[in-house]
Amino acid sequence: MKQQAVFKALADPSRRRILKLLRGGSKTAGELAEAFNFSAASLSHHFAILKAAELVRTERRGQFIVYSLNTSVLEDVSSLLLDLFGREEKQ
Amino acid sequence: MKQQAVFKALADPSRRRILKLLRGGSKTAGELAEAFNFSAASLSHHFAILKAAELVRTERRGQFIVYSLNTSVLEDVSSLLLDLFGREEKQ
DNA sequence: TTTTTAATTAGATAAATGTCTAATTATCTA
DNA sequence: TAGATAATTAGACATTTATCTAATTAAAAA
Repeated sequence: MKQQAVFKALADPSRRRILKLLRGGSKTAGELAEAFNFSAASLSHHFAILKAAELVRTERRGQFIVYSLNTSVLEDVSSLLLDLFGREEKQ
Repeated sequence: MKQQAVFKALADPSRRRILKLLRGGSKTAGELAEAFNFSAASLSHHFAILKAAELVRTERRGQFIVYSLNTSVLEDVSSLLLDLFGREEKQ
């Protein structure tokens, strides 16, 4: 996991909102776009950042691209946080 | 807790490094500065951001200002993450 | 095959961020 | 009180980031 990519990705409120929207289940780029006033291009930009951080997975379904949460990263991020705040015993 | 402030604060690698340095115990601004090549002013800037996010506490001890980890935020951040990645049942 | 729809990529630009030096504030010491 | 040390704040500047429009890619439909 790319630590910096993950933290950068989470730093933007729009991207966190995208993640929240995906909690309810997979959604196409267009469905996600409905929740925002941005252009599709701007949303794509955010998608790319979330994907680079491996926070979301994508799957093409015909003309649609379906986004879904990569929940396995939750564990990774959790240990990142423990690494930041935990006692120093490890490392 | 200010969610945006916390995520912004964690987005910078230098600030994460500061947090890591503080795991070993409280340190003065000067002691922390030794670990970086930045000017004291730049470090102060980072300290201010970490403080605004309540990730660190400060205490003046004479001419020194001592920084320490505010570990209670770990719990807050954890629930933020659950909020982002968890199932939608809550809210 | 041509046209339409979904989405991304490219390129430009304004706003935010990280760094610097200089000036200021706060405390200690002689 | 005056000078020295620790740290922060102010202001400037370069880099990064988020947004936009326009162009491109990919698949579906006519």
